[in-house]
Amino acid sequence: MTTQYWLMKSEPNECSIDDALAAPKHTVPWTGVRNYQARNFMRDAMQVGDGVLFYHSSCPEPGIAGLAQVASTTRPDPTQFDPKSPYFDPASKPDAPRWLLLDVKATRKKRLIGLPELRAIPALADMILLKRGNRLSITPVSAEHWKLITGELMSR
DNA sequence: GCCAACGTTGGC
DNA sequence: GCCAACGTTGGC
Repeated sequence: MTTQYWLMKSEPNECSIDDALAAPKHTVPWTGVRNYQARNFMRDAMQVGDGVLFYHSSCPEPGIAGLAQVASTTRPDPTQFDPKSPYFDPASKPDAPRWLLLDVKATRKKRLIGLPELRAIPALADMILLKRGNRLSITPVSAEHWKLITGELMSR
């Protein structure tokens, strides 16, 4: 399969692009996905080497903060079994893990492309991120959108 | 802190 | 299988 592209949301007070770049091998386990659609993207579609737009959410300046790559296939997310974790899921059993994660390798921090800026670009109007009511933490990004964002927009 | 939008749960 | 109630997300 050819390279695909994704947008992954992270709360910067939990893991910002700087945090990811400071991690060993610039790589972090993407814990805390608790949505079946997002899980299924990781499990069924995402492949090592796929491009990732690293998005900061739930923060003063939400927007695309940098670039990353999918760096592993999926494995069970250990936080689902940890009663002390905010991501604990008492309904998930170790012999049938419900939630998965994969590794994400940060490659570059970029100037922040904020939500208002993204919304102002007509060619991006059909990005899933920008659709009304969207809450998905992992969304596919078309090759056209990837090219526009990582090329022209990021070099502005 | 508010609240719109959406996903999940559980009674029936 | 329906759907009301509830919980969560995430921008503002």
